[in-house]
Amino acid sequence: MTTDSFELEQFLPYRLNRAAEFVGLRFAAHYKAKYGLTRPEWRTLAALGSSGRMTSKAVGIHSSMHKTKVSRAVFALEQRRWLKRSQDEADRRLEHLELTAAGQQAYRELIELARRYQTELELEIGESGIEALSTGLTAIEQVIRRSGKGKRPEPDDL
Amino acid sequence: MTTDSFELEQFLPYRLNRAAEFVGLRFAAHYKAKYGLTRPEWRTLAALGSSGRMTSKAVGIHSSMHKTKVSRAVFALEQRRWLKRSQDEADRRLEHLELTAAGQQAYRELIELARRYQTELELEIGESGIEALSTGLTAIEQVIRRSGKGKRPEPDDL
DNA sequence: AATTGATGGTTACATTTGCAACCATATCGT
DNA sequence: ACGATATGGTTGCAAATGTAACCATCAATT
Repeated sequence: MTTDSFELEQFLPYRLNRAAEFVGLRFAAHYKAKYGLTRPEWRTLAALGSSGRMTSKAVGIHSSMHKTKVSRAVFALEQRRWLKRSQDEADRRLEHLELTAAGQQAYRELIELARRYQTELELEIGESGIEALSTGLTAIEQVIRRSGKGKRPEPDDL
Repeated sequence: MTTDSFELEQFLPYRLNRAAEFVGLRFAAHYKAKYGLTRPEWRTLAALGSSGRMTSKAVGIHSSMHKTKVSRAVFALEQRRWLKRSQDEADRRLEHLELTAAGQQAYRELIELARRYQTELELEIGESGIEALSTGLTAIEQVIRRSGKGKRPEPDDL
C-alpha cells in the first residue's frame, strides 16, 4: 500500500522553507526599512565587509549566489558608492571589489543589526532549539559540500 | 567594541535559507521534470490531496501561501483538470476545491516521490542530523505560531 | 433596507528572479 | 602562432512573485 497519509507539515523541504522564510523575511524587513537594501545586496556587502577585497565570482561562492544576482547587486552597491571596482592588471577579465569608507560604515551598522537580530532569535527559539538547529544545519551543509564536489560539468551555478 | 567579526556562514537566516534552497530545489527538480509543476501547484495539490475538499483560503493557511499564489496555482491545476471548483450554496463568495480522479492519481504519485526523497535525505543527512533539525524546526514553528497570534490587524497575508 | 465594513478571491502592475545567449579576454592543444 | 575551448562578467527576455487595488458577496449597524 502506498496511499498512506502524507502531511505537508512534516515534510522536511516544506518545513525548512517555511522556517527560512519566516526568519529571513523578518530580518530583511529590518535592513530593507532602514537602508532599502535587497537581500543580494546585503549578502554582497557582508561578504565584502568580512573578507575584504575580492572578485564577483568569489562573492558568489562565498554567499551562494548566482553570478547574475551578484552582478546586479554589485552594480547597485556601486551606484550607492558603497563599493568600487578595480581591474586586475594581470587578467583583464576580472575585477576586484572593495568597500568604500561609506560601504564599510554601512557594513558595520548592518552587522550590528544582524547581531541584534540573531540574539533576539536565540531568545525566542531558546538555547536548546538553536543548538539543535545548528547541528541539523551543519549536517545539511556537509551534504551540500559533498554534492558540490565531483558533479556538475558546468560549475556555473550556485 | 562593535567591529567584531561577522561571518555570513554562521548567521542563522543565511544558513537556513541556504539549506532550504538546497533541499527544496533538489526536490522541485523531481516534480518539475516529471510533471512540470511549480511549487505553489505542488503545495496546493498536497494540501488538497491530504485534506480533501477545502477552500482556497484554507489551502493558503494549510500550506502558508499568499492568496494570490494559491489563486494562480488553483487556476493552473484547474486547467490541467486536476481539480474542480464548486460554489458554496450558502455563501457565494467562496468555492470549494476538490481533486479530480486524475488529480488524486497525480497526488498519489507525487507523495510517493516525496516519500522517496525524504528517505533519501534522511540517508544523506543521517538520523541524528534529521532529529536535531526536526527539533530545531519545531522550535521555530512555535515562534511562528506565537507571532501569528494577537498581531496583524490585517490577517490578510501568509 | 440602506450604509458601512469585512471577507473570499481575482487581476493589474511593478519588481525580482533564472536562464541562456553574449562579450571580452585568457588558456590550451597543436 | 592559431583555432578551439574555458572563464569572469553582463545583458535580454521570459517566468515567478509581491503589492495593492479591485469585484462580488456577506454581516452588522442603524
